[in-house]
Amino acid sequence: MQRTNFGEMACSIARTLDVIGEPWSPLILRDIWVGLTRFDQLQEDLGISRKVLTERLGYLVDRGVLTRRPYDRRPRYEYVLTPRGEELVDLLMVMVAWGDKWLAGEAGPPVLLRHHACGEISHVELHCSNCDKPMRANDVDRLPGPGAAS
Amino acid sequence: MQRTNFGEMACSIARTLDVIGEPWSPLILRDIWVGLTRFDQLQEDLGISRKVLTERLGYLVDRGVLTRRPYDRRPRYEYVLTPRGEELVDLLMVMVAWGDKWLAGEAGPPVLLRHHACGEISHVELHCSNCDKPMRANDVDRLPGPGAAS
DNA sequence: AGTCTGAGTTCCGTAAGGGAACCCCGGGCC
DNA sequence: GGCCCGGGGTTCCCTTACGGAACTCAGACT
Repeated sequence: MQRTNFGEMACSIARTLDVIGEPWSPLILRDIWVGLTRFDQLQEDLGISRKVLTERLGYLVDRGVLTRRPYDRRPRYEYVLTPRGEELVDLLMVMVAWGDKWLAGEAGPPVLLRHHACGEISHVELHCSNCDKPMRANDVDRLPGPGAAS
Repeated sequence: MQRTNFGEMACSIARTLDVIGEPWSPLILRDIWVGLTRFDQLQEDLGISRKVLTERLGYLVDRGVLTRRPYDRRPRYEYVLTPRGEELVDLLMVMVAWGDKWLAGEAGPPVLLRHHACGEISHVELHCSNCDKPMRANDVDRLPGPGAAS
């Protein structure tokens, strides 16, 4: 198939999807986040095709979300999150919260997050960067910004 | 291609991706969120193939994220977010924040969000549902939950 | 020299996306 | 009654991306 290029759109959602919107990319980030940082670990844990894994890792490195760094004198490499990549984990934590709430069913969440600051099991909530109050889908207006399409 | 099924994995991220991980799905939600709710509006705004749009809408309705409701005595339908779907917009707002920060460049953000509660332009930040302090990638431990893989 | 291991690369078959053309149905208009 | 219109899809073909398995390559170990 040919795939439409989201990166050119005047929309931060589309642009973000251009970076991590392809199938597998968020799961690759998840694994690296939890400490599976090597090619074969990723391949085995995800069950992804090696070909696609190679492509995705290269792309994510290219976009500045991961770096590829040697961990041995042999040609051995591991992938680590850049600051950009760490901020993308925000997205993963929101997915965890949504999936836990709506898709976990009787069994309950497969993974729990414990917050260092309070030591409790919890989940993320969205707040306004300005006033700290909750900020959800219906709490905002959308206005054209400086980078709006001409 | 055949595509691996994420829905079966014991991971809320994978399950969430099973719902909105396909290309276009988040952009469809975005459009519906901003008020483009009809088939032809979506098709034109996104430039998506009608075939794929049909599939995606059907799937999203199926997963309980959208509902299809008539808006005329003629067979005319619009798509609206369910409560589940509205909570998925959280994800979109985090994408906006990340894309604005890392991909907007010189031009600045294409769209600004104004928070009703404070009236200011702002963006979302992630806080802990328990203690209200910030909660980011490195502020959490991951523990096995009740629904962990057997 | 032979083997092992991590990290890819190559190749083929299949299915998913793109795009354009086509269809269907109810309403309005003459 | 016959005709057109417009929204909301379907159908068809073409191209490309994924899945999976086999192959390669370089350095270290024995």
